[in-house]
Amino acid sequence: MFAATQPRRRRKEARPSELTAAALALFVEKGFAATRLEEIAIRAGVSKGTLYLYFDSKDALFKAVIQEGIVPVVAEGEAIAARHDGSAVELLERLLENWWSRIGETEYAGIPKLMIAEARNFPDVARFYYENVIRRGRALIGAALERGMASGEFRRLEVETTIEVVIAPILMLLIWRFSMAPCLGREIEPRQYLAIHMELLRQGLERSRV
Amino acid sequence: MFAATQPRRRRKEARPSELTAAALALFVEKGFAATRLEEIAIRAGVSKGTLYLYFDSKDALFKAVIQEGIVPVVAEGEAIAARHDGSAVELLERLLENWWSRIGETEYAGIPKLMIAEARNFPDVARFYYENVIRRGRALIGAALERGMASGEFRRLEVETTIEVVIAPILMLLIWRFSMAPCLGREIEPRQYLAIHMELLRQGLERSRV
DNA sequence: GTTTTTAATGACTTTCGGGTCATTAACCTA
DNA sequence: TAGGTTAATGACCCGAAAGTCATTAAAAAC
Repeated sequence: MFAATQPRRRRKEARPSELTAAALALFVEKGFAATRLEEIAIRAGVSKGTLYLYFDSKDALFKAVIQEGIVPVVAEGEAIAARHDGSAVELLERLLENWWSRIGETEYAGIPKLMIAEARNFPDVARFYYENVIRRGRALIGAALERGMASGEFRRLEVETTIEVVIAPILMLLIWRFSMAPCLGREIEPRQYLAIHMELLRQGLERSRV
Repeated sequence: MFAATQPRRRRKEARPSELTAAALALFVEKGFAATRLEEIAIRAGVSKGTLYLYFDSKDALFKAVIQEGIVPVVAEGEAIAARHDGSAVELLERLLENWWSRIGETEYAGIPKLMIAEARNFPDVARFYYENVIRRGRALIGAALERGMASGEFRRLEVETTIEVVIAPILMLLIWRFSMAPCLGREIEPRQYLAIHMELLRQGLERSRV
């Protein structure tokens, strides 16, 4: 049996995103340094040479992966917050729901783990990601918290640090899924996890009834 | 000026732990694949050849780093839980305090980030770490939660998932410190972070006053 | 002080993978 | 359908880093 080599296809438009998608999957799984460019190329259905047609270097490919991963989901969250008129806890719920359906359930879900693992090898990319995603995401949560505190719905806590505590379980869910879970067969059930997180927050943030 | 080359020292006993300490620091900073063995050797004050006197391969060194990082801190937590006779929330506080002073403030603090980044390249080490640290840590938190629910101090929630939600911010604190923080100069203040986490938990877990 | 043992060294070998480029062939246009 | 353009290929180059080992010298033994 001879593996019939596929005829070449010229698909200039489709290649870059196919390559970054393949790269994202492999970087998340094995880490940047341990991923070979040829693996990425094969996964994207091209040769190594083709990869260099679209990206100058392995580093450039990494940067492209992160930049492409910055979908307008943050802007979407900002729009949700702007037109929201219910309670603060409802706003937090909506932001969480939106985040999950637009990030958690998509191919972008691996980016947080990748960014965390490689931040110190790509400090400029880390800063870019921080400025364009984390900072704006934090601001969204911060505004919701402050709204709740101002209206008397939430008790008063130091906001900046509370933001971190609120976001942490959301990130850990994705990190776990792309790191330990595949080694253990112990998936976390996301909907239940997020529901309990939200439930603890709802009551934990509530202004004490004295 | 000639750099006076230090005279050799024969220190058979001290070398292995000095080498694993150097390796841990560099693995956490740069990742396993991107760390050169010679860097580790230099940091430990020896030559590359000496490293191979004590470890068979780079992989073996990684395994040793993780295994050495499993200090008896879990057992300590188990002892604290066994002799605790106060409220469940006090138990959670004590466990958190012990964890922070015995892990969070020591050189071992980098291990969670390292393990998360490399789990899928070392699935057997990941399982070992899970069995010996994570599983026992989860069991500790789970027992505290169940004690609180049984006594009526906490409301009833699905325990297994609640454990994950409770642990997540504690892990994210360390992960952040060893990944994004060094790139941004945005350290999280640990004591305040842990205090707010505990405060949200205290009220979030409380049985509702109907 | 001399000999023996073995911890330590660093130059060397080898393998691996990032990056290059001359060649090939798919698609377009006239 | 012939000719031109350029997307795609994969053999090749080369530097870097894992791993080896003959040699050196620190400490121990006598």
